[in-house]
Amino acid sequence: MAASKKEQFDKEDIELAEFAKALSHPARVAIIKTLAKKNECVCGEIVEVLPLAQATVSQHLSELKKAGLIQGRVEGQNSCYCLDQKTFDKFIKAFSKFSEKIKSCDCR
Amino acid sequence: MAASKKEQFDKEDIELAEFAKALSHPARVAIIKTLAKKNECVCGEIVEVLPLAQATVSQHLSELKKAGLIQGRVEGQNSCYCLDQKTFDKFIKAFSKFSEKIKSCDCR
DNA sequence: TTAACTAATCGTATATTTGCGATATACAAT
DNA sequence: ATTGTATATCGCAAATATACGATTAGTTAA
Repeated sequence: MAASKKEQFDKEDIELAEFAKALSHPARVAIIKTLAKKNECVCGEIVEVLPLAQATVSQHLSELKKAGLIQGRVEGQNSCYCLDQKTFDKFIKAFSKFSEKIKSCDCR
Repeated sequence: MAASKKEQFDKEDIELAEFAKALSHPARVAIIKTLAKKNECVCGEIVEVLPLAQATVSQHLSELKKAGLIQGRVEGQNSCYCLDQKTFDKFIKAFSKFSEKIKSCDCR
């Protein structure tokens, strides 16, 4: 077994979980921070700052792209990445909605 | 191989990734929302609202506990869970620090 | 004490993720 | 045309996560 049951949950919960998953590896957090700092990076620059092989970084990049958090475009022989602000906004909104609920709860 | 390289990243990035990972399954998001709504739940109540077997829910609960996001105490023959506000505050702070960086970036 | 109940843990199957070398592709420079 | 460079993808191995039935341990009820 171990067939995923993820589809059986609330759409909202699935969405938040998917965003969270995109951030659930330090390499992906680091990639996003790097992009935020430089506004835009070619793949090679990202590979340089991470302790991972090129193939692995490429994989993390494509996961972030799949999640919609970054965009990539080809430029000559480079691949140029930047954040996708719009999706991030969605994520940030989803998360604050979630965290509002928590704040209003008074467990001791 | 595939030996984890997670330790080789920034402490801050690792921490945020770990929090994110705790939320990276819809069942865990749902558990937290349920606890936020009811303030406190016994395990059985949580099992009822999720489309998962008791053993699986117990596993998710222990992951959330490991991440510090919830607390559990035994009460008679029940296990009573509630959110851990303090850790959540840490998480929320870490995330807003992170998202500040993103907002200030102007990719088109 | 026995029976019923609650929840954690064990064992196991399967799925997914992580990581990398090797290769493929596409462009740039010579 | 050949060579070099950048990056994506393939194929694989190892690690981790997901899911659950069965069992265990503890608590309450009879």
